[in-house]
Parts: sequence; structure tokens; C-alpha cells
Amino acid sequence: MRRAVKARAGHTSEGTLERLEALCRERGQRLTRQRRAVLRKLAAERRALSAYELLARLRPEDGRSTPAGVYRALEFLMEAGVVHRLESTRSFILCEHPDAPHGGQLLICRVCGQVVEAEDEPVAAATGRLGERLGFSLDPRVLELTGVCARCRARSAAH
Amino acid sequence: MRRAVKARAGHTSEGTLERLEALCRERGQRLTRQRRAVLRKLAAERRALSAYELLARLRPEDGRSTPAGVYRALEFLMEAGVVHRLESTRSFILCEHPDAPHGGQLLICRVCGQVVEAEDEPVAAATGRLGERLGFSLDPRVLELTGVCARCRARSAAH
DNA sequence: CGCCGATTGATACAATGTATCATGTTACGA
DNA sequence: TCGTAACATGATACATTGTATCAATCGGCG
Repeated sequence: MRRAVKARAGHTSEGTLERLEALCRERGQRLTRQRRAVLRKLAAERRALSAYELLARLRPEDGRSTPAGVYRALEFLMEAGVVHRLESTRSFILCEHPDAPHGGQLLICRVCGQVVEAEDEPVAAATGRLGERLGFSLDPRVLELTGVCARCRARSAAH
Repeated sequence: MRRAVKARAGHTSEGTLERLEALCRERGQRLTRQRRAVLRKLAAERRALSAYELLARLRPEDGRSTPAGVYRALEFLMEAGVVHRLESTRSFILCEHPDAPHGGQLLICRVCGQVVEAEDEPVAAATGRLGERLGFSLDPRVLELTGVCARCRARSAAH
């Protein structure tokens, strides 16, 4: 029997579905079976999945899934702000804070792949000021920070 | 006749070649013709180039360049710390501060592609503290920030 | 020269992402 | 209920980005 793990595993935060339904109403779009399926697969992971990993998980349930279909679902979910793309690993992960308006930060453990999402004000403020100083109006994009998480560090210290 | 443009265009900073030569001595490697060629092409641009754009620029001079060769040269230059990879655009750019030890920030204009490199202490400090707070020891990786530069903003404001 | 490690060339292929067009599906109004 | 227009998917093909492998070559040094 496993201990409960924090936020991400196994479910979608309440905000997510609401947000998606609102967006659909607003724009005349639809929260289809395929989009729900992609969302569900992402919600079942604590780490990010590549589009083709997602495809492999979808195929058993729906043999007609295609790369294009997966990418289209992901695009929809990203526009809705409930999924992030990790550029550094070319993969996708469920957003833990779908209601936060500003871009947050993602800390990615390069050993175990775990991703922790943060909304750190000091970081946001510092990058904002840097942008101003250099004349850039920065997109509120999510910042990716890679490193080693506490657990993996402990494990490697213990040999 | 064109006005001089800041740092990046047309030349390699003094630190770069020194650093490469030192690294080669240290590790028994060589600063070969091909590696110099890739460096030169990157030095001629203010924006980042994809590996295949580089390849296209190298082919006229050396018809035997291959993707693998370009990637190998880039890998060498990145290990030496004189070239950065922009994950968000899958492209490569010359480093303006080859001597700065810590990871800096790259501000990328999503309109014109211009890249400005910064070494901002407040940003570095804020991300470092965030990492500590969440138990991550962060890699000194370069941070990518996308947005719109002052010039492109002005241009689009004027219609 | 002849060896040795570093580097390159050549080829093939893997992984990631898109374009296009025909076909389904759904909401909504006549 | 039926038609229809917008939204979404399926199928196919292809573009882009990145690697693996192995033989050939280069450059310095005894």
C-alpha cells in the first residue's frame, strides 16, 4: 500500500475542469473525449510525458490516435492554460495552478524527472525588472529550472 | 552605410578563443577547422541559428559537412561554454560572456529573433532561493525569457 | 616512418512536430 | 426532426531535429 503523494498523482485539480468548461463556452469549443483522455493521462503522472509517450498510452484505449491528434489536444490544453510544455525536455505536464494568471516556475529534477511547480513572487519580480531594464516586455511564460531534487541528492550522497 | 551594432555582430569576443585554446590544452582536444567554422558562422549572427541553418551556411565552403558534424562541433563549443543552446527555439547562439562562471539569462525577442544576454544578480539570487526553498540544487543553467524587444514594440505600436 | 587518440565522413535511422484534406460530430436554429 | 455550419478527428505524408555506427583521416610524437 502506497503513501499518498502530494498533489499531482492520479487526479485533476478542481480548477482544471471548470476552467476548460468555461473556455469552451466562451469560444464555442468542445471538451471532447480525446482531449479528456490526454488530460487524464497527464494527470496520472508526476513527471512530464512526451507527445509520443502520450500516444503510446492512448493507443490501447483508442487505436486510432495519431501524433497530429495528440498535438492538437495538447495545443488546446495549453491554450487553456492547464498544461505546460517543457521546452528543455520536449514534453508536457499538467499544470498544478490553472488559476494563477501569471507565469510560474517549473523545477525539474534531472535525475528522477519529477517536476515541482512554483509561483514565486521574488523570481517573477526580478525577471520583470530585468526585462524592463533591457527594454523587453516579457511574456508571462513559465520558467524552467533544472537541478536535482532533495530526494535524489540524498540518495546519491548515500552512494 | 550601417551604424555599428552592439556586441554580437561580426566578431568573437577575445575571451572566446582563449577559453577554447585553454580547454583544448587541458583535455588534449583540438580547435579544428570545422569547429572554427561553426564558431565563425554563429559569430556572424545576432540571432540564434538552428543546426540545419548552420549546416546550410557551412556547405558552400565545405560540401562535406553533415548534421552529425555540426552537432559534434556544437557539443564541443557548448561544453567549452562559448555557445548556448536555446531550448525554446531549438537553436544555438554565441555566448557573449564566456568568462562568467554562473548561468545568466537570455532574453529572446519573439518578433525579430534578437537575443540579448544578461548576467542579472537579482534574478540569479531569487531563483537560487526558490531552489533552496523547494530542496532543489539548481544547475547553473541559462534562463530563457521570451518577449518583445523595445524596437519591435515601437514598430508594432506605430502600426 | 608508424602508432595512437581525436576527429571527421558517410550512412542510416530515431524522435519530434506539421500540413493537408477528407470525414465525423455536435449544437443550434428553421 | 432535419439541415447545416463550425468544430473536431482520421489518415497520410512529410518536415525538422537529433543520434548511432563504423570506417577513414588527421596530427602530433616517439
